[in-house]
Amino acid sequence: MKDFRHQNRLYYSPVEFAMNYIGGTWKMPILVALREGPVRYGDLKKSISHITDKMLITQLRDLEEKNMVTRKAYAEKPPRVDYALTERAKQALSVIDALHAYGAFLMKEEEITL
Amino acid sequence: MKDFRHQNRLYYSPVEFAMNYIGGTWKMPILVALREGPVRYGDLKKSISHITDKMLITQLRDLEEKNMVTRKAYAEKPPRVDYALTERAKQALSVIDALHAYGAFLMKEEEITL
DNA sequence: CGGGATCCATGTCGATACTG
DNA sequence: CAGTATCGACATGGATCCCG
Repeated sequence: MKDFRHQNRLYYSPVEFAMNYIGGTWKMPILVALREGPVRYGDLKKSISHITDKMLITQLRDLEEKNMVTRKAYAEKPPRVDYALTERAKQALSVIDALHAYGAFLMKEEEITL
Repeated sequence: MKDFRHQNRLYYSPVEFAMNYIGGTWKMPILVALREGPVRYGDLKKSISHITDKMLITQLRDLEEKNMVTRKAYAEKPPRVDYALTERAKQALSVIDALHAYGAFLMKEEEITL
């Protein structure tokens, strides 16, 4: 596999490229939380345990820039903002599910109980 | 999903747990390089572009400790050591393939040509 | 949501033991 | 010396966190 660059960053493989879109501690939890449809900021925060506002905002901005989520602001009396997955992000869900299943498999092997 | 800990580290999800076994810059490239069977250290180094000895050894040790690879040393004149995948690591290959495919899909969307 | 601290993954450079 | 496999000290940059 030849190297390539995108937006001035060097990648060694498609896997590394993919991880730029869904990797890191928070991107996958966010994408999963949006799986069933648009969710407002506050609910997103509640549904992802341990995430700080800083991280949630930072990652949402990053995902937006990468066209993985869309942000919609409604002109209502109490302002409302929600986030939704784009098509390309929806296609990541099966990959995330596979990772989740593999993680569960490893946990079983390591005899981790919840 | 409840949190859990393993060897004194805290995890928030099975995905995060899985990434501990196959994540980082080098683990997947290493696992893929071992896909067809045992490979010796030197060949591994040659087949993974840009990897340094330091990173290769560090990751191999880590993968060994996690029971993802086995190390076999032969008592020969020029020392020979080879590494092979364990069963649990072989089961990661399909996940890695899925990530690879998703990365390729994103690259196509971003119009990246090699 | 910013500033600043910090942690951790990664990288650089150099050195090791062994043997033909 | 050349080839193989490996390791340690240290630097650095990015990711993440705490605080206000």
